[in-house]
Amino acid sequence: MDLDVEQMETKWEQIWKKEPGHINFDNITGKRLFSIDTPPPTVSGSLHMGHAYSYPHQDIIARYKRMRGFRVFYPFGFDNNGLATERFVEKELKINTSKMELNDVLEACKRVSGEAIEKMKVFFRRAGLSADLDNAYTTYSKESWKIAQSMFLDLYSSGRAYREYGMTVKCTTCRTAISQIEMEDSQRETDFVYLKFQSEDGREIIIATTRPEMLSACVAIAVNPEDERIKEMQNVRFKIPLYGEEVPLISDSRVIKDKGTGAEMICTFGDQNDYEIWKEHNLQLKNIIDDHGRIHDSGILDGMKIDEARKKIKDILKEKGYEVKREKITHSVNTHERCGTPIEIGVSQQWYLKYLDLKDELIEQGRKIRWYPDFMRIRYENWITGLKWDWCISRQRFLGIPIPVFYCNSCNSVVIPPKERLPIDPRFENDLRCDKCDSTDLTPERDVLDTWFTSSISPTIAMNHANLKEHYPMSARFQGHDIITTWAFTTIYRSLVHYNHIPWNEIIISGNVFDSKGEKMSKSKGNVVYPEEIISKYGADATRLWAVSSSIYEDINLKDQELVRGKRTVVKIYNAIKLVSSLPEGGDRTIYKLPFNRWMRGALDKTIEKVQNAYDSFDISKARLEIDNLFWQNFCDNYLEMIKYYSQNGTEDQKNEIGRCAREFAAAIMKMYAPIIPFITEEAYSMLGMRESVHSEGWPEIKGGFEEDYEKFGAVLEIIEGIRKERSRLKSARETYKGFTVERKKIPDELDRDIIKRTLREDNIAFKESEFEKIEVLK
RNA sequence: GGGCUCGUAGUCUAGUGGUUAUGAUACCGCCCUUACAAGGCGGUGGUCACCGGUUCGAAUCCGGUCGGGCCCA
Repeated sequence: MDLDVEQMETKWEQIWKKEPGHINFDNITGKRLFSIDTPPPTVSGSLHMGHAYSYPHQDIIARYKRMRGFRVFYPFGFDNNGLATERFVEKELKINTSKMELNDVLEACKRVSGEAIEKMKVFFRRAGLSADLDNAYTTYSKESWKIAQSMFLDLYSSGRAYREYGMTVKCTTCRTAISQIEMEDSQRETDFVYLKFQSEDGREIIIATTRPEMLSACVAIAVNPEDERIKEMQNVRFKIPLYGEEVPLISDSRVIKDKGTGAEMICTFGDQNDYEIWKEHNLQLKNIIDDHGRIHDSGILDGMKIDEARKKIKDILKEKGYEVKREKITHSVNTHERCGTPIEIGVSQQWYLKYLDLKDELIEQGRKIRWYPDFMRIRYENWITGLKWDWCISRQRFLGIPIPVFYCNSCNSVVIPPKERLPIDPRFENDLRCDKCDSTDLTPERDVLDTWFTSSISPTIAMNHANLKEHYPMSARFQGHDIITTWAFTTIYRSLVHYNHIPWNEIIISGNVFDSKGEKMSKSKGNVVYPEEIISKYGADATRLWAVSSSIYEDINLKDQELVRGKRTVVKIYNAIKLVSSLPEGGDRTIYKLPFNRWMRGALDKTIEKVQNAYDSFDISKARLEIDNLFWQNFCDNYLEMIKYYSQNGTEDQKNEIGRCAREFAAAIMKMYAPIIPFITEEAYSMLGMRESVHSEGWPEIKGGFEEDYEKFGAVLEIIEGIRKERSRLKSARETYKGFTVERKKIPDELDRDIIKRTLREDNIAFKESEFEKIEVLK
């Protein structure tokens, strides 16, 4: 082996960077468009193996479609807008953005995320992505601002975007409201505290709660309607322990009969269940937790953080005899996916996008899109069915696209900037007039938009960026199954409300990457493997081969085994091509006289058809499998062994035919491999003396007409295989036996017999016509 | 708790009703064959998670159980 994979791959990376002709979108015109909606990776520090797994999938299809004659629009973006990036910058610079001047925060974010993006680009180039990285967009550019804000205004004027004082899910660590899509369930251990409530006339009811610190916000006690107690104590009012206020006993089917004592206290707002019951029964509003997670209006607990308050009140309740018992339970808590903090429910002014009225239409839209695999659509539909609240899109953070509105202090109306003023940052550009009362006394909106508000219009941003607006929708979206309910869903929704159209014709779903034991990679477990390390150890081509080693929608474990196999494939290609490139060039392109050339051409035709079907249905792992089989078994193990003798000792005609055919077959195999392993196939192409890049070549054609020869030659292969088997069974060197006898119903003709002998390098093979088919060794 | 999904040699993987279940990797044996020993040829290794059903026939279809994953409650 004298192939330095890293050197070979970086060589081509440099060349393609200088001459991106074959992937330069603008150079290719007048063809059918295939556009790919790619996930803009979040700029939040390092890359992970998921990037090395899923990005090659899109790239493979992009490269394949180019070869099939499409004008491929393969844009690339970076998501540097929003909470994840802001938190990344905070960590990186060890700063607290809430204590800084807004301008300084934004400057810091711009600088740090800019550097991170450059590093990410280096990786994606090294991985062989043929996306338009030089012309990448970011979700935080002024261009993206303008689009996002303009689309926000459209939603406002159509009534889809509205501002409401209502229930908000908030994260007290990130100090912002969040939406249903950012919540995550987490199993937590906590105390389940049983508390005694008494009525004026001495009646008692015991409730169980995990949140005793919410006691002062208790506005009712609830039991299930089937609970006997509701009949007995219909109009009884109970006193809240410690606080003494009286609350009614109500019934609601959301209360689970056999959980705790079957009675629970309803607070504004302990959890979402509380909120729903609170709302339905028109209970009183008591807000006791502020945006920073501190308690107020609760006497002794005032000023404390939630955890602290919970501990404190448990002690007091026990001391004063209100606590009946306490048990440790593990229950699931809704948390913020970014930081793990249990979410709090509150009421505040937020901006929302209305979508609960569109459930049916959204499911309908999903069915107009082809899903690969189709069952992933069901997850999308289940998510929609379970939606409970409209989408809260305002965030109380700094880094994000500002919500482009002002509020008039004189007449209280919402003031909208004219579209030509976009992009606008109300926090800095407060110079508008109220269009109702002409006042200039305006309060700017300080909230920014949820990251997903921008991510969900990635097709629009990408198309606008390349002036391809009129080609909407895009052809295909590639994304992971873990974000069907976020990215796919929000994109389909936005496309429906803005354009009344699907965002793409097809969506291709990929799996997640786990470590070699099948466990999720995480820093705390210490099992994180970085894609840069894998690529430098095995090469980009081998890494891409790993990425297609099983169905792309399945979760995949990172196993050396597959990477080793990939690297061997790369080296094997190099060696096979070395042999082919030593054969004579030229020769008549129409001649396929030698039986092994006719057979190999037939095998090739069959495989080309299978491979293009696989690529066409985005079954990339199947495509790889088919090419591998052809290359290793047919081409290397048999065809190349067969041509060795004749390419040295054959007639001039035979030598020319072999040289030409072997090059033709090798080139076709390289073309089929090229989308998956762009580096070694380009190297192979140049070794074969081709001037063009393999990536600017068309898809190999199916010649046809070799089916019969392909079948017929099977008899020859069978004999070769049989003798190899016998030879192996002998377990000894060639000197210990004289030769073989082959008995067949029909003896192969002279040339075929010669091919068998030459391929096996056995001079003494006797062929006998017989009704039994057998092969024996001559000792 | 619900929805979807996966479970095939030590490991990874193909296979959606029809011979003896695919290939890789690991292991063992033979072969330094002039592209490749990171190779070639051969071999050992599987109650196709488990239980039941449909069928002439099930890894494959249906029901249930167990276990993993994702999403949701």
